Amino acid sequence: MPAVKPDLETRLAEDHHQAIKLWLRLLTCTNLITGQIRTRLREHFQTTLPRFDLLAQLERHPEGLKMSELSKRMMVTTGNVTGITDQLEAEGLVRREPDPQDRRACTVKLTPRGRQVFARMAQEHEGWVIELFEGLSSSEKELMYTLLGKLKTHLNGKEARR
Amino acid sequence: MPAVKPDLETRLAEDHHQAIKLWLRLLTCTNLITGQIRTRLREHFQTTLPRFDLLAQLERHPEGLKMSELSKRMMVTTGNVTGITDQLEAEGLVRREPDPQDRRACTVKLTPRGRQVFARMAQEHEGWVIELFEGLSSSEKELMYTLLGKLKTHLNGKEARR
DNA sequence: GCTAAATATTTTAGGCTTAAAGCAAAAGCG
DNA sequence: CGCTTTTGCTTTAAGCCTAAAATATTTAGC
Repeated sequence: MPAVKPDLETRLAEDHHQAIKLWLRLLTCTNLITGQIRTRLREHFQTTLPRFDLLAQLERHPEGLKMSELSKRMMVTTGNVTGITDQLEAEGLVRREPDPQDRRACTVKLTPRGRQVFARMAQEHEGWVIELFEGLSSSEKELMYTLLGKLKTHLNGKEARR
Repeated sequence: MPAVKPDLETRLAEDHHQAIKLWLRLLTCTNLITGQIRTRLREHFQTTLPRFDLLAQLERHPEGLKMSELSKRMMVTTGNVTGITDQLEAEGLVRREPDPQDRRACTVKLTPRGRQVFARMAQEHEGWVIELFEGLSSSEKELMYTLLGKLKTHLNGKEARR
């Protein structure tokens, strides 16, 4: 029996299996969490995750954001942002303001009502997230945060290199 | 100045922030990875992630799966599974077989062609996942897998208790 | 200044996803 | 047995999402 080759092969095969297993578990956890949050947003506030996400971005940027900036931050296409913005604007939670420098662009801002509505949702939302991550201790969360940071850096590098 | 209260408050506030930050990063990583895989599946095989996922489930269960089992494993509604199965069946990759015990139910199986097509895709897919997780060492992947396992257990407990 | 390329957004077509309603068959129960 | 409830699947309506094409405007190069 060859002494080296089997080990190497086994190592590789395990590595493969390892990445796949990790990926499936990562996806499962994300799905479980988004599922919970989606359900609660619907039941408590009759809204959806993407709508909430858009409002959250604007809350963090009181000066407003361009559609393209929203698209980048939300990691969805600009076409998608158009649709969600249309709805939130119709509901009176955000407003498109024309850009004086560039007539193609517009800045999206929270309306006072939007800010108010979001504040109520955000508070509950934060509680949900804390609760959903209670399975991990503070140091475990910290550790996971670090590991994901490393992964994210790698993924972004890959993205950039395309 | 009170000595205890501020610390407690600070600790709490940090805990909150910590869970939220972790959640956002988890979501970002998942989105980056699914985005890559979705794009590559489309470009290389003119297919989509859910179609691939359904075939993968069947590959792991050569005896076939009920629609409801597929739904559970894929973490989507049964209505959704109906639509994806319709397409794959039309493409000749899977087949619905009537259940002799229960006339409401059916068992979905890979066709020989489906198995063949999936095998080709699965090999490349595995390479992509390995590549996307190369940012982490083997022990880091192991660690993350463990942490996610703990999180998953917590989340499933929460689910069950509803 | 004119034209070409780039940019910001919207529109379109098609697929995914959900929640909820519908339908048929099976299971439980009096 | 007959009735109700549950189960397995499909259908429907509405929203999310993408890729690609279209539109309008700005920027760059000549």
